[in-house]
Amino acid sequence: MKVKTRDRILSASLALFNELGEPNVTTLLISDELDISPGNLYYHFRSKGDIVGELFGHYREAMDDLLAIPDDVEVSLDQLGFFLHLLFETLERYRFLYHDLVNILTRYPELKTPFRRILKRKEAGFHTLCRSLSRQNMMSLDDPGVEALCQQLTLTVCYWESYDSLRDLGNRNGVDPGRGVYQVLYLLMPHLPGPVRDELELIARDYQ
Amino acid sequence: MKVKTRDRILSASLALFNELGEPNVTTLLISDELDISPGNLYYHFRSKGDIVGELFGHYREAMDDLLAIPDDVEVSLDQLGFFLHLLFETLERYRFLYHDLVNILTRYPELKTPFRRILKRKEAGFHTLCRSLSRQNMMSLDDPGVEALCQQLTLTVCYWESYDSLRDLGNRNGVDPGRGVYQVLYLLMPHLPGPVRDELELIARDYQ
DNA sequence: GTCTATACGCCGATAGAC
DNA sequence: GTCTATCGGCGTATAGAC
Repeated sequence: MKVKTRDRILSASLALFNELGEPNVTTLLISDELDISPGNLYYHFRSKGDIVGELFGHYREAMDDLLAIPDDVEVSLDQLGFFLHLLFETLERYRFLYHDLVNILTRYPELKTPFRRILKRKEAGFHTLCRSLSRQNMMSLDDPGVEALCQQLTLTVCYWESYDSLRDLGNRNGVDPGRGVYQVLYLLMPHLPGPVRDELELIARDYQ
Repeated sequence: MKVKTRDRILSASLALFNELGEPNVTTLLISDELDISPGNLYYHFRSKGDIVGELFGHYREAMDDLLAIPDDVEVSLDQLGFFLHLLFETLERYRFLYHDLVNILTRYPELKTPFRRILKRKEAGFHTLCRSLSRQNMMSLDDPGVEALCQQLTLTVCYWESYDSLRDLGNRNGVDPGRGVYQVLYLLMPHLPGPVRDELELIARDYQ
């Protein structure tokens, strides 16, 4: 069965937003890309903001799914690496949001609050994971240390892709989410006891 | 003596860019803010891009000054804190650049290469500082560790303000660069030997 | 140096036929 | 559902008087 035009618009928009930046993508460019008329696009969406809003909704759902971490989870290092991999992959899929964040949030102010909420949820997720590691005696860190670490982890997952693509400017053929995972694992490493640290170092090597 | 109109345009533009985001600031808004005509603005600058370019030049100069770190420097922890403070202050002064980076770099592509060069210079600066600390036995870290740390430091100084203002959305009455310094010092802490670490913890407390 | 007035282009969005 | 045609608004930039 044929893919609905509405969905084609969404996926083409996402691709263009990520490639060129949302403010640089006109509704005409989207319809050209799909070989449909601009009028047709406005039959399926009332405004460009609706497209952005719907894509943002997908981002939000994906994040909510990923960050629904039970409080009593007993996470292994392998699972942690896998989790981070999924997290970076999802963030990369919607990277356009972070590329021009201030502009997007001022033009679509209704996204501000949900955006902030997702950020808080990321932080909370990392706190849960740190508590899990502590409970298993795989991490030792005082409260201010955990707080600083969780903020650092959140900052890094949010902006790693921006930083990494800025570093490479031009020679980008798709970003490797693995480098982000590697970077985050190195943030964790100093706080693990010796043997566990060696284990993590082996895992990190795979992601580099 | 009266301040030249040209300079008033530059400083008003900088303030507005930081407050509202560069793409949201029209040439009309800038001239309104200064109670001059839009035509007058275009007498002093050939285009809006020229204003952005000149402000970027100031940013570049400030960074180049800060990052001219001699290879054989023997940096103390106090000096390190002070350096970071200056660094964050400067980055905050030109924070609009990072708020909509992709948009700005696509509309003013001539900034791409210099921007990337400054990023590399930050990384190199942190490498120099890490070597200095190592030489003084105030830091012990293997090569991949230093590499990951320096990237982490660069990422953090560049994007801390964006992250921090996103976290607080709304309740912003000017950002406190101190929180950034605190965060970076906590990145360094785990890699310092015990006594030095305690000293750094005291310094960090002041910045929180 | 500074003003007023305006041209030009682009983009988001709508009207109405098919 | 899809098209063509077009409006209205806005932002950059220029022309030309003072």
